[in-house]
Amino acid sequence: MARRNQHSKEALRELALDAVQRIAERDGPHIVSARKVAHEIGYAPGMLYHLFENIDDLILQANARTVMMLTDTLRQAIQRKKPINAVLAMASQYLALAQQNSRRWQLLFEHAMRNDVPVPSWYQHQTDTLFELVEQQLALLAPEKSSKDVTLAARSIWSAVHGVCLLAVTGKLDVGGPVQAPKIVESLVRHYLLGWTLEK
Amino acid sequence: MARRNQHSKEALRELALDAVQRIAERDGPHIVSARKVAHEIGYAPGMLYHLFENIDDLILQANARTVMMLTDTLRQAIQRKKPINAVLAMASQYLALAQQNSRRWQLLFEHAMRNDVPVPSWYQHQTDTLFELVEQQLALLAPEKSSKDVTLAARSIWSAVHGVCLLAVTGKLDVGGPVQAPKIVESLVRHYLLGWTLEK
DNA sequence: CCACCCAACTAAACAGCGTTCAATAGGGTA
DNA sequence: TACCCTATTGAACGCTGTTTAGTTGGGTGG
Repeated sequence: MARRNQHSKEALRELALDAVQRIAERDGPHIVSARKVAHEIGYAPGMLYHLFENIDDLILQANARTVMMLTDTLRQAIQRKKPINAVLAMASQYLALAQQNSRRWQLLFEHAMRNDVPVPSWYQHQTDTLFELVEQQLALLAPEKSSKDVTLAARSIWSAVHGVCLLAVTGKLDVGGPVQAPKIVESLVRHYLLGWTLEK
Repeated sequence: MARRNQHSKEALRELALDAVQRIAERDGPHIVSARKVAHEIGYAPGMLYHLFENIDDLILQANARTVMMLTDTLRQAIQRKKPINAVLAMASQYLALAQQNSRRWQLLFEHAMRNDVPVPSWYQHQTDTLFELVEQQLALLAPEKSSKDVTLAARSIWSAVHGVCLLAVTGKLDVGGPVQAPKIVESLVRHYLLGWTLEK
């Protein structure tokens, strides 16, 4: 068989990205493979290589969707809140999303580049947006701080929250039960910001 | 060939674990495979399955060594310091080690269980020790806090520092150059502890 | 000293992986 | 109707983890 042309190139791409996320959620993130994805959408594995550079590219683009979903959610979490509460809401939303779709997040967190080329810039760019959302709130919270300080603080908070989400999603935080992850996030953000605003 | 008996079972195990770390450092963590490890020590791949349950077990035991090295280093970092400085020293030592042996740390951070059985308890136990080291210092720092509060704070700090190390080692923090990772760690610990000790 | 035994180890096989590419099939056009 | 051109396939290559039957050779009993 050839030239079915049932789907446009773009529709096919969407189909494949849907399949990646569906397989990850259904069978676990480490089950995702070019062959499984192709089978899931009823094509031969080779076809995928006309749509994506390689398996890293495929998974990365699927992960980009997850990041976009996160960005959208965080934007909504901010709405009309005071800076401290906005940052708290963003952090706890990050954790909530990661816990709700944990396998999708595992795909995001645990995917290590096989073709050891560095993370592409368009992806980096997308994650930078997340930093910026935090920076905006911090700038509102402490207008007297330099933009350098704000950048550093945003990166600190973000890395920290990311660390909690990672450990939570991969089950490495469950010593007192999985319930306390939200408490850790809140403790982290609240105390850091308290210390940060009181400084000097 | 069979029954060379050049090495005892225990010596062979050490040989294999050495090989894992050597290959990871030399060729990159994603190069490590049962076949490569076996070849590195001059045996057939099947032999490894008399020493280890599977490839996860092998890599996990190699990673356990990395964690032990970390634990030892952190213990030394504490010596005769005041609590705040002890925690700061531990955190920056964590980052320093991770950056120095980045590939070995990538093996630790990025290894996702293929046989999706949960992380074994002996491993969990070993990482718990790290939490305890932080808890001890926090208890000294704020004797009035409940042990519940101390546990929560230790977990917060540890997850946060872990998050920074992870992003630093995997190159996802390099927007203003890799130099600023230590600054982020210090900012994190210092401001969190300031906020935490001032609370209530 | 020899023969036997059993454990240590290997070689080969299986299934699955990412990736490439010659071959093909079938819709669109002349 | 016939041709073309491209979307798609199927098979191949070399890699992976893992299992297993089979072989080898050191240690021990006779």
